[in-house]
Amino acid sequence: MDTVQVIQALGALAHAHRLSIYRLLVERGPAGLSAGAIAEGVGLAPSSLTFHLQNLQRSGLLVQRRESRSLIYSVDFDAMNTLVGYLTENCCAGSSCAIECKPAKPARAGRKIKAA
Amino acid sequence: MDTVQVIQALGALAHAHRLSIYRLLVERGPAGLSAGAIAEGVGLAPSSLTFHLQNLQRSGLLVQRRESRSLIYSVDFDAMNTLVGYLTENCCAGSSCAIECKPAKPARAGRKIKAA
DNA sequence: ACGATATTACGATGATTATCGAAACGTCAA
DNA sequence: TTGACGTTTCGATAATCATCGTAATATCGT
Repeated sequence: MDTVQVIQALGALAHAHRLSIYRLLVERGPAGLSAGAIAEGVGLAPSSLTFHLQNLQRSGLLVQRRESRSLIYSVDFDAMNTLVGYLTENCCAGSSCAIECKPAKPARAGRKIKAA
Repeated sequence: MDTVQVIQALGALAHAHRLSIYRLLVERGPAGLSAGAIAEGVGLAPSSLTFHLQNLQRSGLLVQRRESRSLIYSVDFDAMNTLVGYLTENCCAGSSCAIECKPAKPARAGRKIKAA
């Protein structure tokens, strides 16, 4: 997972509507939910919902399939696992998450940056 | 950690400059880095950097302290752990992360939402 | 107290995002 | 093949974000 995708996924979840859409779909599991049902669940106009679903889909967090007239959205759990993996590997270093993460590089002294 | 804070933290990291600022500081650990050093590291105008540092700080991911003339920024590892915790608890449900997460509620049938 | 250094606050500007209604597009049932 | 349903595309609009130059603030050494 490259940085661009990480940023896109983080950005997708960093919005109240999209986060609740995502959590709604997590609850539902692989079965997913139709666009209409999601719209009802979060109270958004259809076209606004599409906007957010596309964002989530572009980021790789959601997957779409057609089922007759409805388009069913469901979460791609691998994507979330990858995202969490990225965070624990690259953005944690100390305290409690250290068990699962390799410790951060110990900040080499010979760096062009001086502390003050 | 309430939803608002989660969204703020996710949004803070969902930007190329801020993510690299954060990762730079993770490397440095609790010692942190002065604003000037960060600016040099990521190649931003001072005032632009302040903008991003404030965003990261507001979100709780960063902590600021003064050291003589310099302001030193360092990551708050607890905040990241909390964030990762939220994601694993609320946004994972299937596959590999299931070990640490309680499995998702099995999508009760008696819901006002119909699948299609 | 003064000048130099480190950083932030302010104001302006362009870019991107979120929202929605209306129209278009697939899919199905009869 | 027409009509209804579910969803997306298209425009328009308001709001927020990112960037930077310049001015203000804080700290230090002398």
